[in-house]
Amino acid sequence: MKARGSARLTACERIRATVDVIPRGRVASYGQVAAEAGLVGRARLVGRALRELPEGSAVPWHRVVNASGRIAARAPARGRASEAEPEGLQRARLESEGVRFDARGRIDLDRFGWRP
DNA sequence: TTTATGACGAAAG
DNA sequence: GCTTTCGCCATAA
Repeated sequence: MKARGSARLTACERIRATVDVIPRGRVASYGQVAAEAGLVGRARLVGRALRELPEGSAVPWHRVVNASGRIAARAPARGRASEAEPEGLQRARLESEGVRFDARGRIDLDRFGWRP
């Protein structure tokens, strides 16, 4: 076993496990997930971890939003206008779970924010 | 094996 | 509300 067996999982691995624990109908901010994953101060790691996740992953990445309660701008403005995962998709998924959006597309973290 | 780059959100003013 | 800054990690060669 390598030293990286179990006591040294990559940050992305912990983030994946944490996001997978987010209950349905609730959303967590990147900082929230990072804090639960033991990576306080590395919220950006969560964003990168989600980017590395495969499409068929069972991780509810759509439940992760930024601290403003807005949809996590994944990579729609990266230059790929033909992206298969527009922001609308994430919003549709959250609405399907019962999460309500503000008229501007914002979520009330005070109401739907994940509280561990 | 090492080095270098890229890339992401949060916070503050 | 908007913009800029900071530092960290993983990947690739």
